[in-house]
Amino acid sequence: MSDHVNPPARRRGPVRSLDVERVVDAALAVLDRGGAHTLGIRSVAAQLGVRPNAIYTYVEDLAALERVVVERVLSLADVAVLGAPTLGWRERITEYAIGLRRTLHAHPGAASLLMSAPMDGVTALTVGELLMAALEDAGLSPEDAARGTYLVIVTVIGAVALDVAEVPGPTVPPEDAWVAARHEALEAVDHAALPRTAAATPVIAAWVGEAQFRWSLGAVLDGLGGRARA
Amino acid sequence: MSDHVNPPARRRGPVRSLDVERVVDAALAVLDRGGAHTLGIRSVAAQLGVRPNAIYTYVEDLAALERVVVERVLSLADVAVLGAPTLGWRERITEYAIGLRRTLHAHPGAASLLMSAPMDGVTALTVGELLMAALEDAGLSPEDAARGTYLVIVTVIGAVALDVAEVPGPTVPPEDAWVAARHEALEAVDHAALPRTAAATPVIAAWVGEAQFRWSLGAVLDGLGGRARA
DNA sequence: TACACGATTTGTACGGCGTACACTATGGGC
DNA sequence: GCCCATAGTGTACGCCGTACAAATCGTGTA
Repeated sequence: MSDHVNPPARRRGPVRSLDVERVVDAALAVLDRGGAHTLGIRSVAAQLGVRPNAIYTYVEDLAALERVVVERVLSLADVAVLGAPTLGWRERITEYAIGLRRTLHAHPGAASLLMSAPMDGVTALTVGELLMAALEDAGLSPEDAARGTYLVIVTVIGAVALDVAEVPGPTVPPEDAWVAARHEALEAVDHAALPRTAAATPVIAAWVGEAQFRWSLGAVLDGLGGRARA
Repeated sequence: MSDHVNPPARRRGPVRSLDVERVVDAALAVLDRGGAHTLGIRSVAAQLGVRPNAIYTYVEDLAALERVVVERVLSLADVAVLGAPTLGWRERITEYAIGLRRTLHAHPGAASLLMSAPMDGVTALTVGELLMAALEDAGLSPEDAARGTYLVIVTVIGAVALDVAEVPGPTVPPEDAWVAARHEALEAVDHAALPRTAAATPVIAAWVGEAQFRWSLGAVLDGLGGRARA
């Protein structure tokens, strides 16, 4: 464990002009402005008005910076609702999942980073624990609750992955405009070869919408609820 | 449309020493040997024994190369089972999904490319059409079949995304070794703060296994089957 | 049959990247 | 009041994608 975790009181030498949090802030700003492929040591340094090498005081290398950014963006979603005692298990899971989806859609650059870094941070562990508790409340055995937890995470991450993969710029467009653009693009498909795709064009265009996500998650939770014992 | 699609008969000038397929082969070889971050114009040129600039004859730029690689790897899975008339809808979907998962696990570098490129190729469209047909066979309305198609894709892509994100090297380790390594890493969690996680360690370690994937897909298909009418 | 011209590959070069290394300046511990 | 660990900079190296001009090849046309 080096200094990258917690500055233990006061050190020797000059005072630090930054800290890890400000570096992560700058990285998120870069990501939100330019997209995933614009994040770099040099761009973050420029954002902070500092020479590139200064970044290495706070972060091991670029890969470590990406991991910290992923952890940060995961922590932006409201984890508390997952443990809210007044809500039923379905509401807790649904509200958290929707919130996480919105958070990741708000930072698509950081979201695509998420697909290339393992989710082993403290936030991910906490979320897993709370998801398991919710699914045990649903009546699942501990084993099935653990399996179901994975499935819920898969559903959120998979949906976000498909969504952000086709976002052209650094930000997600408004939902209606996005769906309209997809609708237009889908009108080019071969109606003879892909009749069902052609017929379902409005539904497929709306795959990236929140309603589709709610529908998907609802089907998943139905499938999981059917595994409840007693 | 430029020459990048199909060499129309014979052209002027020297004979081409390569074609797009060989470039994609080389790219896949690079990916399988070194992982996603080693794919580049220069690395595939070296793989082919050619100067980097020659690649640009067959591919617009690096991003285009990545798209073609993604399309190739998607086409490696057996799409035919999805339309097999002798199988029920559940078997068709399950067999295809398992096959696609295996294909992507066999090429984790290409799989992580998949997470950053839109799935709008002909293979993806065909798979969507066949998935919709299968779900209509299950008794879903066309609208629900379209929505369910998205969910099935989400399930496969999400599971693969979580899996390959934590693969350290360029290849996926054997499943039992992988699960064992995860089991060992999970023993470091705080049993007091994360009691359910600690108790379910064997199940969580096996999240990356094919059995967990079958279980997840089963729950999803149950949830979808519950939406059948009549 | 000879030549012109388009297609292909190469040589070279530019700007940008991550980051290693030597250096300067800062300020707490003895 | 000095020592020295530390923060930040200057500089440089080896990569990267790729633009551009030159060389080579071979078909279509004169």
